Amino acid sequence: MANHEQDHGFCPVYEAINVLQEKWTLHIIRNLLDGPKGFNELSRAVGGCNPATLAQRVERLEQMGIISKTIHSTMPPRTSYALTESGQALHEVVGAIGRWGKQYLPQPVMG
Amino acid sequence: MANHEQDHGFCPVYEAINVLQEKWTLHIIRNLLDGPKGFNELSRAVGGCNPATLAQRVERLEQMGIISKTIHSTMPPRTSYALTESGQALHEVVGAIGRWGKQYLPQPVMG
DNA sequence: TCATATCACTTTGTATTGTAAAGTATTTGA
DNA sequence: TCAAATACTTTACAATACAAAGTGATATGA
Repeated sequence: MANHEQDHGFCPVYEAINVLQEKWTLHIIRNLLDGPKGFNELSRAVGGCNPATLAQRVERLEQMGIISKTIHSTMPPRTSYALTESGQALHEVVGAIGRWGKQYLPQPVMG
Repeated sequence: MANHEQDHGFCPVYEAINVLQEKWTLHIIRNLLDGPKGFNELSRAVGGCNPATLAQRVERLEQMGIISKTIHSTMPPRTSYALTESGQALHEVVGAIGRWGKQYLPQPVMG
């Protein structure tokens, strides 16, 4: 069985790519690396993701144990989204992406 | 200007995430890390991506200088897709994703 | 007091994207 | 001669993401 498990077996690399390739997911994680955020705060930080999509993403990421949602029982109640240990570990991935981007993406010329 | 350039400026991390989050892109790159492949060969390796989408992806990645397409003028003509230096450098990203997947994605229980 | 703004989303209808299935044109091997 | 493989393209449809507006609670400033 060579070549990255072409069969029906479980391949963690394949699965991980499937999780991270969903639109906005990496943006969300990247912004949460700076610290926990509320829904609108996260929305502004991510920039350009509409609330319906964002709500679906954070729900999926919560189910996967990558982020945790906390509703603070203050008045008014506030939500906050934070990375779990699994989510924090994605710092390595975001870091690698950042290094690649800085080296290989064309930097626009400044006026 | 704190917080990851919320403005209209160029952020290489943001741009890099946008490139890599397109569906199948990371799967394509990952499979080409094993060596150059033809269209159908790549299609089988990636698994599940339909030819229309695959054609569009490899075209975009070629435009971005991440992969290179060579048409061998043999009879019949054969195409081969290979990673450029920029594409090879994504080995770091794929590696980081793989390590994360192995550590944090649930391994299915074997029968 | 009352309009305005913020919070965290949800709803609706549309646009974009990805899909399966089939087709094109060529060539090789049985 | 006929099936299979090469590299895709075309078509029609389904899934996804979109903008825009709405919800209901609370808080803030004039």
